[in-house]
Amino acid sequence: MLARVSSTPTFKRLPRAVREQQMLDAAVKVFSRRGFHAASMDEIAEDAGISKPMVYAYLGTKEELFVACLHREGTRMMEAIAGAAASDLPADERLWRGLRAFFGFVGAHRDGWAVLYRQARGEQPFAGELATMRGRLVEVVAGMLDNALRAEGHEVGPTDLEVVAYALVGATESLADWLADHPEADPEKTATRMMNVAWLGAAQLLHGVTWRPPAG
Amino acid sequence: MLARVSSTPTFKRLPRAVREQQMLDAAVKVFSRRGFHAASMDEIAEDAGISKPMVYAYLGTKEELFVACLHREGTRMMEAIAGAAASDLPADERLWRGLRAFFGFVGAHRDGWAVLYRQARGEQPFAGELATMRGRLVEVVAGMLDNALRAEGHEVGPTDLEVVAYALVGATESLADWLADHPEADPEKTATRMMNVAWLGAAQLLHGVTWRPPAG
DNA sequence: GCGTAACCTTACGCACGAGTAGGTATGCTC
DNA sequence: GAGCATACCTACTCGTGCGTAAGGTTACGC
Repeated sequence: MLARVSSTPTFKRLPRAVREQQMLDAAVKVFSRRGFHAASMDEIAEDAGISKPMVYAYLGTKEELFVACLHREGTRMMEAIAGAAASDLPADERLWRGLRAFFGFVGAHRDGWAVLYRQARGEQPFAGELATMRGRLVEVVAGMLDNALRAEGHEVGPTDLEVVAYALVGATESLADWLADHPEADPEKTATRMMNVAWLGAAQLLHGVTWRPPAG
Repeated sequence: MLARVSSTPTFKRLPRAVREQQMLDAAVKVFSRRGFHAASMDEIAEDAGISKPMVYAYLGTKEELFVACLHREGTRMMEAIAGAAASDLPADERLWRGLRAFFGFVGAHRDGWAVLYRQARGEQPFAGELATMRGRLVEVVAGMLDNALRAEGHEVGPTDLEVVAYALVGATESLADWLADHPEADPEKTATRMMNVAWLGAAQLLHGVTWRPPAG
């Protein structure tokens, strides 16, 4: 009972590259909705409009598939940020543009990206993958701070620098979570709020000082 | 072939309350090491020096067991923080004491608590549980800020307040992760760094202003 | 027009681990 | 010292879902 009697087969035959993107789209969607473990390869395959063995043939095991998702989304995000924050600007300007790009990205990929990011934290195999990406971000932020500090004639130990950058990145991720959970919220406004916290600090805020985005 | 021939049984018989704590200890350890899914009930039972059905009899299913862990550890942490930050102090003093208590707690429970906290983020069933706890923290921080602001004669919308508090909590959790990953790091010093970020902000830091813990 | 390679399918094997059935020992109460 | 409740065990069932074997079908080069 193996053979089908050639009813209406004519499934669209598509080149590998196209199918792979469809699969990744489906995978991101299902992973983010269900979580890594609750997501089934069958559902991903079905959602991609393809059968399971194709997924295995093209993207490999479930773990490899997840890593592929992580890579694609991560790269997209990094490019969005890097493209926005050119390095020959003053630090506050760079930070602001980077934040705006980041929250814009998250806002545009709410269900997909943010939740997928949340997934990767807990699961042992992917924590490292994610840590690497986060590490790159931390490095960038730390470098930015270091530049600005030197320009002001100050010096800070590398660990201090790293930790501060880490905290800033953590706060930003946290607000991204918040944004993903509040569909009515505005990414731009969220970026502004983050800028207030990061750049002025609570003490400044307490004295009524408020940072505003530059016109344009 | 069901019966054992009564060789040297004499397993210590212990009251329920004691066993439950042993089981929770083991569960926290295994969950944090392996992650929720990779952890097996068999390993937890073995680590607790008991057999699996006992775990089911006392603490219920795997999910219920995990929630029980979450509750115990969460309660302990909340108590540690609440005990340290009395409410009739100036805001900066309260914040500092709270942070110190928090990082002290994380430092003392590195492998156990921090990683367990990381687990709960991703998994659908527990995200809510954790969100509630985090919500309580955010509320406290927001209330603190609000108080201080009113004292200075300023007013801020509730959403702004919530978001700032959220960012602060996120930054703190992020540094807790960092602390958990750096066994050589000092919790006290980490708390100080967090205080710098939260209270002074990057802008202040750039002008060489540094917050220091009060003597004593 | 025909082979061959890439595309795509159905239908299954199989391990792993949550949860349970059913039985044994031990201490407490009267 | 009989009865009863509680502590505790070994040894299973069984669903779930990853990953695969084996075979069908379409496009494309020559």
